[in-house]
Amino acid sequence: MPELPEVETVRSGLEPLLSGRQIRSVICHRSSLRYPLPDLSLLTDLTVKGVRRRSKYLLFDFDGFNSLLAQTLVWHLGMTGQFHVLPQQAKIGAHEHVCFNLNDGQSLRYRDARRFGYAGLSQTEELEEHAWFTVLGPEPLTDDFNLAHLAEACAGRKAPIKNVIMDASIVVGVGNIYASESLFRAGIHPTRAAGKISARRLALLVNVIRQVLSEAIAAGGSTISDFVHADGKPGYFAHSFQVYGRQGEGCLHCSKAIKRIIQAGRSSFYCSGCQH
DNA sequence: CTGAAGACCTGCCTGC
DNA sequence: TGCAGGCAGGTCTTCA
Repeated sequence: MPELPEVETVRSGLEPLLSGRQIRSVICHRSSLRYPLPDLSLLTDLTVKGVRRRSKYLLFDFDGFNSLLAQTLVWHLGMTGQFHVLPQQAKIGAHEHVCFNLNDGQSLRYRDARRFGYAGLSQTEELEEHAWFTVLGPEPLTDDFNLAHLAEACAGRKAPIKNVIMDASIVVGVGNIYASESLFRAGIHPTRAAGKISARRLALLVNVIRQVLSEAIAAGGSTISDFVHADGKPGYFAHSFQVYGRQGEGCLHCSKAIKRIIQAGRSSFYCSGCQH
């Protein structure tokens, strides 16, 4: 499900429902997702301070308690992970693996059919040194992601540009959909060797990645309420993609048929008329 | 070192 | 209707 805009949408939807709430109990219906879950019972009696995001990770910050230092629960949604806030008496749904009971009668539920999601617990002040974070590149919507950075990452590389912009050590948050959409807007063919793209075109790529992700966040932001409601029907799928999933249909600019190829095991979509 | 391919899981859609 | 096959928004490990 989630690329950066979707995770950001989840974050902004959860924050007001969780901030200031206390965890009364945690029920795990499964001890392991992609990796073994941490001991979530450590969060009992702690109060949620806020919900942040880094890359595609959700960060739930908790106040310390007694001798316990401030803790941060780190959660990656994988492909199909979803959080919902439901009344505690709501019955357990299919693939619902973890339930956090809150002091306001609600519960935070984690559901994940494919179980590619994973979680970890860290002291808040040591979060930056966590192995999951030390390997990450800059956030695409900050100034740290710029032409100089991307040009250095691409220099001399023969790997296709699509693989490079999806590499989280270069820039985080660009998943399979937004990689295709960004390359279309930049007019760059997804198989082009990263090291053979001019600085002018890389500068354009930096800008369109920002633009595409920002627009998607704005679109997702309007459907937060859908997300937290019981049926969990995600409304933010309704983005209008220009190439993703449109193979065989006409390009919106030049009318040539959109093509689909496989790169690194993932589908890529592009227009052979507009992208070189 | 780089880049490609396989692995992890389940559900859903398509076509025979 | 039933079933095989392909596909899915992520990331880590293994192999050439």
